[in-house]
Amino acid sequence: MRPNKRDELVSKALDVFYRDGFHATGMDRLVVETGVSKTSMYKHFRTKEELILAALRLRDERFRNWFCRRVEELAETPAGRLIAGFDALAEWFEEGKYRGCMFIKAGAEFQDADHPIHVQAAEHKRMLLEYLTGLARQAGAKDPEQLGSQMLLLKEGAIVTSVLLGSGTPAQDAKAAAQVLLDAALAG
Amino acid sequence: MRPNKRDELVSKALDVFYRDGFHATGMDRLVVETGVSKTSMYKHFRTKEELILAALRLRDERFRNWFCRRVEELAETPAGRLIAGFDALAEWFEEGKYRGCMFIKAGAEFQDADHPIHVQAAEHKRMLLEYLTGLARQAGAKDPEQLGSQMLLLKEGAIVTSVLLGSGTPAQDAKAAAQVLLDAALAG
DNA sequence: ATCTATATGTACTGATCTGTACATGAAGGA
DNA sequence: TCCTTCATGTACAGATCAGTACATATAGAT
Repeated sequence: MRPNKRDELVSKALDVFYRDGFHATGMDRLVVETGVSKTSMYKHFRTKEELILAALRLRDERFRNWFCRRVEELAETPAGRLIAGFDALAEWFEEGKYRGCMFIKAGAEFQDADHPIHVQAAEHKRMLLEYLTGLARQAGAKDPEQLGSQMLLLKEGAIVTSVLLGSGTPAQDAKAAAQVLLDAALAG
Repeated sequence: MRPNKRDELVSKALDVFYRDGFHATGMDRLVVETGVSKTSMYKHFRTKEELILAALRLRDERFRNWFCRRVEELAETPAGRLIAGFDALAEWFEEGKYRGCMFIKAGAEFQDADHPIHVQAAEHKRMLLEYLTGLARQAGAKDPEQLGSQMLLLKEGAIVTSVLLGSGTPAQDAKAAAQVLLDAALAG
């Protein structure tokens, strides 16, 4: 029961859940793919739900770290960073392993708003919203809550659209829209 | 094997799939809820996939009919109708049975882009995009493809956000954003 | 070397999954 | 009345689901 063994399991499970979905991925499958025995798996995680929650925590950590860092690399000013978020999105969409947003999918598979998995997926979005709203405030937007929310709408919309309409340029269209909204929010 | 019996089955299956998800809903459950025998169910639909596809077809028909009609009731001009789409969304979100977009969920549960269910979900979005792009063109937008795509982004984003962050005012924020984008697209 | 505690592998439980075999029912025609 | 035809209900097959019992292996301590 080495502590880093657990991390390995979570990381591998994350990959499989992201690729194939939650309900569609059985514990037997994860046991085979991780090479660990079923007993050990259930020593680390008492239930499948616990494993899913751990995978979502890791995903949240990785994604927000990557996104925020990339945004801060791409632009200096808060306003520039709001826009740069969509360049980061475009990079994400181009990754070979890209399969949409894990939290949207988690919310879709566990629809009950009280379900721990749904709650945790919502928490991820709430934190992203806070980040964007913070940038909007720093940028001096008239109504930072509204602008932050709108940036999030464009981001989520671009993700969904990129998944279902692979073609097109959702990240670019979202970026153009974001620029118009930002200009309007700063002009007033 | 009366033809309208089949429609009944599809309609009921649609409700259950929408409420509980695709993988999480077994055929046994549908057989119980529809009151039909398993043999009859499999006479009408050779596989569960075929039933899901039929349910999605019905959903597409119902949703697009409702959405387009509502938009045309709410406003007269193409520009007004682009905006009214977000009032229609807000009404939808308020429905007690609202559980997000069935096609986003279908795409999330059947991720392979070649999967028939994924393909059909994509088709729904493509048709909505065409509708919005058509309105943008009629409204005289500079770049109707881009404006239509942006309206779709806002719509999808509002749906996802309404599901995961029940609070907030995603439809209203999306409407405000749409107005700004529309004004910009007509001004040039 | 022996004892103890923990990690592991196998085999299993009972439930549920999609889909089918088969026997029964009812309706219509001669 | 008898025969054919089609819809139905039940019971089941074979696979897979989440989770567990239990026996063995391996490690460290004395």
